[in-house]
Amino acid sequence: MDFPPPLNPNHIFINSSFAPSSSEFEPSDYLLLDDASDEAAAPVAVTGGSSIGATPMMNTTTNMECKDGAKRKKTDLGFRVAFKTKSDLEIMDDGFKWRKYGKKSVKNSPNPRNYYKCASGGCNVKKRVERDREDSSYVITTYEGVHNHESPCVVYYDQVPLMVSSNAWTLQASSQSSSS
DNA sequence: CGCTTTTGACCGGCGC
DNA sequence: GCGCCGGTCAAAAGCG
Repeated sequence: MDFPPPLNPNHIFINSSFAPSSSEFEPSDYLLLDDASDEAAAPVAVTGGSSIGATPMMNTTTNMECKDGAKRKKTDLGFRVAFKTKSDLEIMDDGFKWRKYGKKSVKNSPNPRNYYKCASGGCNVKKRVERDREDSSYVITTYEGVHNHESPCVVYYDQVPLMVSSNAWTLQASSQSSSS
């Protein structure tokens, strides 16, 4: 299920101009995880992309708030980020190799939830992908943990001030990858 | 032949 | 104490 190279808009950030008419898209449509009720505010980014299909990540508003010292009850991965993306495809390759290890339908959503794990050895980052309960056209991707290795594909962004990925990973790496 | 995906079962935690 | 829900693991099948 890995994305073939020929088409890899994945690591290419999508310019604002690339963004759709954003007719129905609301940049302020943030999604909060129950994490917020815990200790850490889950950083959530909502991206819009009508039929970009590939990797509509990072092209709109990104709301990142996270506490470094946040501790979890059960999640020792330490970092959780959720993306709400409008896409018909739920497969969003972020440059890492993911292996699906489970699928489960949750009660809150009529759509099944997919569980992915980073395929790189030693990297125990997990990813959870599910479609929005209300709008099945939206996909909610939740990343959990921090990659302790470089992305298979080094990504270089332009001078864009705030990129979801770069920011997130960098932040994570510097904030709590002290273990490795 | 090796790797990844798929589906079901099992386990643990939480709530009532 | 029981039931429900979510999450993970494991074995088998399919595909490249």
